[in-house]
Amino acid sequence: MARTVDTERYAARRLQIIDAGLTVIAERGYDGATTARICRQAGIGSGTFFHYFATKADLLLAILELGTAETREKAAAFEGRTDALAVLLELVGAAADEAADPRVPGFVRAVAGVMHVPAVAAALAEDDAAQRELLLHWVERGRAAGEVRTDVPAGRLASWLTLLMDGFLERVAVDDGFVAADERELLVATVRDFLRGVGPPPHP
Amino acid sequence: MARTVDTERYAARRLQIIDAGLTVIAERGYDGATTARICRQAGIGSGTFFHYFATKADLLLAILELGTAETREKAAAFEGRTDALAVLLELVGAAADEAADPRVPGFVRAVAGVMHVPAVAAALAEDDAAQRELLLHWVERGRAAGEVRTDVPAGRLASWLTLLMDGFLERVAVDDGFVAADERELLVATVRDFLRGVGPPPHP
DNA sequence: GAGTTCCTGGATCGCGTGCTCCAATAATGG
DNA sequence: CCATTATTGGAGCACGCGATCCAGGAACTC
Repeated sequence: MARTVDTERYAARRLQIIDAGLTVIAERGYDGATTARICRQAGIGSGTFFHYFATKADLLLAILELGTAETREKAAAFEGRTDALAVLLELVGAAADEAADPRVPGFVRAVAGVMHVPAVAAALAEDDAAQRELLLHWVERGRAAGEVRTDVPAGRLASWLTLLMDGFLERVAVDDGFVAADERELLVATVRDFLRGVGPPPHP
Repeated sequence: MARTVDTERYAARRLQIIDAGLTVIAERGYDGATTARICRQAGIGSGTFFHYFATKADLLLAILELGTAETREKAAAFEGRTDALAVLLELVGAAADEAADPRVPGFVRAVAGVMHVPAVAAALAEDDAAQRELLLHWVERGRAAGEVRTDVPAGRLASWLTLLMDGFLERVAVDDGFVAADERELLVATVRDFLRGVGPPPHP
């Protein structure tokens, strides 16, 4: 026999390439991110790249799956909480914090540009589903506790929360005057008002 | 002398290609929209295409400029109105109606994917500026009339309106359960509440 | 240290793309 | 009806890309 597979080294290399891919894709777009550039960013040769990912598209999918996994972890971390509205506001706040990383908005729009590729659309749908499940869970609990409006179905409220978070991300990416850290508070306040509903003031 | 340039025919042909480009780009993304496919969609040969647009990128820019021009027309149509809040809500409602055209959200995300190309970024910035100017104008008038909250600067309110409209567009594109026509009313109501501000109810 | 397998980089290939070129055609003026 | 020029289609070109291939080195077992 001879050397065994060093899974730790392997995983580290893989993450290194993923990180390089995220960086380059975020700043050049998916098609602008040539494998050559990703390799240069990662400090590797193209042979190495295709040893870890059969295809450039596979790298993108790996990045997306990583994101989905993080969402699932986040969901697990909130298990056992009972203050639904507070949880929802923390989730929204966390999204605002993520938007502060300059790579995130760039990557998101890059991915949007290749949505028509079926595999990417599927991965993104899974990501969306994970996030949606998380939001929906707490929206429903919030409704049960009387903290969240009931004039709009829970599913639609979850969609609207995503709308606000995605819109926030987009604004950060495009609008120079729109700084994530400065707008975070207004986002949380707006979401709170939206979830409470406004017609009649909730707690007079 | 011989035949003169038929500007009408020329403009029509040009619009035909623009329309084909919009369709194909919306459904395939920018890089997925090969010039060959655009030509097939328009029913022309590649020679004709490059007779009207020196470059594939030029077609994209022409589409974007058309959009900017439409925004300017819309702005002109509202001249003379005095009910600022109503104007703003009409603008938001119009954005929701546009989102119902299935090509619009697809095209928007396709463009997002090529934002890193300087010329595209510039054209999009101009588009953004036109929309922003329009919103800002009426936000300021609304504030002066006491219809719009004053605890947040007008510029930031304009950014937030864009956030809501863009987020809406994105949701329509991604979320199958999110139908533009069904959500329109909630969008308008949410924007109204957002513009009024909520802390203390405005008109008890 | 020998043997074996895994890992790595870079030269190289084939393909699809945006774009050019030119001959044929349509449209106009005299 | 002829001359002239705008307009058109499509064959073909050059290039850049993703992906392949392979030879040398590294890592590990015995």
